[in-house]
Amino acid sequence: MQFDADQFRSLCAEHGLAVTHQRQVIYQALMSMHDHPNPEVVYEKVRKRIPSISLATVYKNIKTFVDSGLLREVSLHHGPARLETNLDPHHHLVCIQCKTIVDLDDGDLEPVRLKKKLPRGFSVQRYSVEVIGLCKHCST
Amino acid sequence: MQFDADQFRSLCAEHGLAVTHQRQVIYQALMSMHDHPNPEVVYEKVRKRIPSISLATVYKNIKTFVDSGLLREVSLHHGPARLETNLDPHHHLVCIQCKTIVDLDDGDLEPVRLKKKLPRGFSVQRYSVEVIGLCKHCST
DNA sequence: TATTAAACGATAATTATTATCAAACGTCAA
DNA sequence: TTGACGTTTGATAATAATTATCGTTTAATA
Repeated sequence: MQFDADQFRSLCAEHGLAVTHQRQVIYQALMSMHDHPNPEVVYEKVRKRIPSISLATVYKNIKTFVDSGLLREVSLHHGPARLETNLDPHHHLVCIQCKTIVDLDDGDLEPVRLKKKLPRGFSVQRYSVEVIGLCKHCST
Repeated sequence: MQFDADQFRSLCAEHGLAVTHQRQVIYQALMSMHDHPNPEVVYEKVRKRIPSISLATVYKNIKTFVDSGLLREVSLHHGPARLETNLDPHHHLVCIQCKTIVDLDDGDLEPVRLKKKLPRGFSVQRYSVEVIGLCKHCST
């Protein structure tokens, strides 16, 4: 407890963030959840320890943590749906900045190969590879 | 023109969809856009040919096309953000049904290897592989 | 401990999407 | 062709997810 609090204190110091009770409880909630929660679920969990916390505070701190690199969003594609008519197996090149998506032919990369067994009972439908980076336009 | 209309007619017949002017214009707009548009952008494009079309019609037809397999959403992760605290390079196992995400260690799969050069000026930051399928729970 | 900037809580606003429902349209059999 | 019936459309309300606003409270630090 004391130890974790101190750890969090120095994490915040490193990133120039004020140490608040809400912030610490949100961070600890996130660290304890290994199932990639959405903000609403984090809110519900945090509310058990701080019933009066505001949903906006949870959103704001998540944003702060992501901006500071303490936390990541699983995908660049949350938000509005993105559509495609290319039904052949293929992959994507994605720009972190402008979110532009460019197709990459399936044949343009070596097939994905697993070294380990997947969890029991999971039936694979397809693999999707994203090459993530900055496009020409955004890197200048 | 006549040819495309006939093609669309049989596509609809195959999938049990009524052939409407709106539906055809939306489909042709989508087929002509190779930049993975969102529904709003499709709406703007379609409005040039049918200024009176409703945004809801665009959404409904996109849904219909996706359900019929004529169209795909680029990612399973549109909608609410999903968060993770695992900052080490890793990949994901994703269930198409319940959207559960499970981490896959970077070492659990062979490194992604490109056979072809990427478009000029794109600087790769990382690769993200998604193993997409049905989890144990959802496949029963 | 006083000052100042950062964060909080309440809530309004915005964005993305789905639901509702009456009117118009497409399908198909007579 | 026409008429009955189910589907689709358009207008708009409702919902979900997120961000903005702003007055109050709290943390940092001098």
